[in-house]
Amino acid sequence: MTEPLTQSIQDYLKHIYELTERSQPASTTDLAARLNVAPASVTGMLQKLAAAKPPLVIYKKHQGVTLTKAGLRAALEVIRHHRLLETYLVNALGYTWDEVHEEACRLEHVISEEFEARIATALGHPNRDPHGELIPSADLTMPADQSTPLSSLRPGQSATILRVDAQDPNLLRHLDDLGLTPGIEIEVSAYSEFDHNLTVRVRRKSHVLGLNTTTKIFVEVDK
Amino acid sequence: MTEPLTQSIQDYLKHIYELTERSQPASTTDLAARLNVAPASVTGMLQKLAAAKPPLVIYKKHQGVTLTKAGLRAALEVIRHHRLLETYLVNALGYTWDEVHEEACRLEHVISEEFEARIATALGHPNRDPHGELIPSADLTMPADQSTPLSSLRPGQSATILRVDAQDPNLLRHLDDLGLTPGIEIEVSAYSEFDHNLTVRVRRKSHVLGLNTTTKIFVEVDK
DNA sequence: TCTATTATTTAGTCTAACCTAAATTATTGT
DNA sequence: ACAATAATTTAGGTTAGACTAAATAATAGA
Ligand SMILES: [Mn+2]
Ligand SMILES: [Mn+2]
Ligand SMILES: [Mn+2]
Ligand SMILES: [Mn+2]
Repeated sequence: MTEPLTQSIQDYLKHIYELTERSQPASTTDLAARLNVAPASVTGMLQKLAAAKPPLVIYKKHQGVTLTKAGLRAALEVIRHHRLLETYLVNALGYTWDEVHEEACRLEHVISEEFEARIATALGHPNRDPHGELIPSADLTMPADQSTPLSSLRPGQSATILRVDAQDPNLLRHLDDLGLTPGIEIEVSAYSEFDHNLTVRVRRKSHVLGLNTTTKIFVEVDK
Repeated sequence: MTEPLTQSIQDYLKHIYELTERSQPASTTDLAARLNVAPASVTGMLQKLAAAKPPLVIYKKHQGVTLTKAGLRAALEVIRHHRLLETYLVNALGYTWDEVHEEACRLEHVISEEFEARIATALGHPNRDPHGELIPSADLTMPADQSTPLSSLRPGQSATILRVDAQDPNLLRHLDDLGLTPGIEIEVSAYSEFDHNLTVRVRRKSHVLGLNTTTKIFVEVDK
C-alpha cells in the first residue's frame, strides 16, 4: 500500500525496531543518538510517521514510540535487506565482518526485491548474518532469539557463540583475533565477582573478558 | 576534492557525458527528456553545476553544456559503477541483460570504492558490460570505441557484434532471441536501398532488420 | 512538595531538487 | 527580414528532512 518509504523513514523504522525489541517504547533522545540527528528533528519525523496513512508508529508526546503492524513490516523489510547484504558481502565478496555495516546501511534502501531474492538464493537462505544476528524470513517474520549473554555464564559452563552484538570495527577485529565469532565453542573457567570479569577458554587459549565484552556476546549454553 | 556529489548531480553528469560523447554540447531539452525532469529544472541545475567549485560543466545560456575535467571524472566514475554493476548482476547473480539497467541505476550512486574494486576483481576486470558498452578503467579513462554501426555494412561483409545500444527490455529480449548479442559472428547477405533493411545471417538463420535495429547494433568488421 | 536538571517539543530557518506559468530568446520558413 | 514556432530561462512555489534557539514538560533529589 502507498508510496515507497524514503531512506530516512526506513532508517527511523529500523532503529525504532531495534530500540523496542526488548519491549519499552523508544525515546526521542535514543533515536536522535542512533540516527545522528537533533532531537527536534526526531520529534518532527515521529509526528509525521504517526500521521501517515496507514500510521507507521504509535506516538504519544513525551512517552516514546512503538511500531504499528505496518511499521513493523517495513522495519523487518529493511533489516532483512541489511542482514542479507552483510552476509553476501562477507560470503560472496570477501569482506571481513568489521567492514560490512556501512556498505549494507547504504545498499539496504536501494536494492530491489529481485536482488534480495537472488542473493538469498545464492547464499542458501541463511538465517543469521556474519555477526550472528537473525535474518527475518522472506515473509517478514523474525525468528525467536534463544540466546543468553555470555556475561550470565559461570565457571564450568560451556557454550557456543551465536551472536556478537557490536558494530565498532575495532572491537570486531579484536574479537575475531581472539576467535570469538559465531559458531565457536567456549568454556568459562573463572569469574571475578567484583569486576565481573570472566575467564573464557577459546581455541585452547584463555582470555579474561570484561563486562563490556561479555554483554555483547550471546551464546547457547551447552547442556 | 570537495563534498560528495548528490545522486541527482551524478545522474546529470552521466547523461551530459552520454549526450556529448559525439562532441556537441548537450541541450537543456535533451537532458530534460533523459532525466524525466522539466526543462526549467535542468536550467537551474546547470547553473548550479557551472557555479560549483570546481565547476563541473561549462554552460552558456541557450548554447548547451559540456563537462569540465572535474565533471568528466565524476561522470566516468558513475558510468564505471553502472557498467560494472550491470556486468556483475548478469555474470554473478544470473540477471538477464534486459533486467539490469534500473537496478544498476540505483546502486551506482551508493556503492563504495571498495565494493567497486571487489566486483571488478571478481569479474576479472572486464572492459565491456553485458550490452558491450565499454567500461571506464579504474583510473577513469574511457577506452576508445572502435565499432561501426551494423547499418553501414553491405552484402558480403561479415562482422562480430561488439555492442548493442538499447535499454528497452522488449527490444533487448527480442535481440537475444535472435542471437544478436555481443561476441556473435554475423554476415550481411542483402540490402534494400529503399527501406535500408539488411538481411543478416546469425546462427545459421537469416533475419531482415530495419534501420531502427541496425543503427543500435555496433560491430567490428572482419577483414 | 518544590526545585533543579534533563528530556522533549515548538517555532522559525535552511537547502536540495523539483514543479508550473510566464517571459524571453532563437530559429526557421517564407 | 519577420512572424510563427520552438527552446530556454526566470520567477515564484512546494516538499522532505534537516538545524538552532526558546519554551515547556517530566523527573528526581532534598
Ligand atoms: Mn541505512
Ligand atoms: Mn525485501
Ligand atoms: Mn542513477
Ligand atoms: Mn568508483
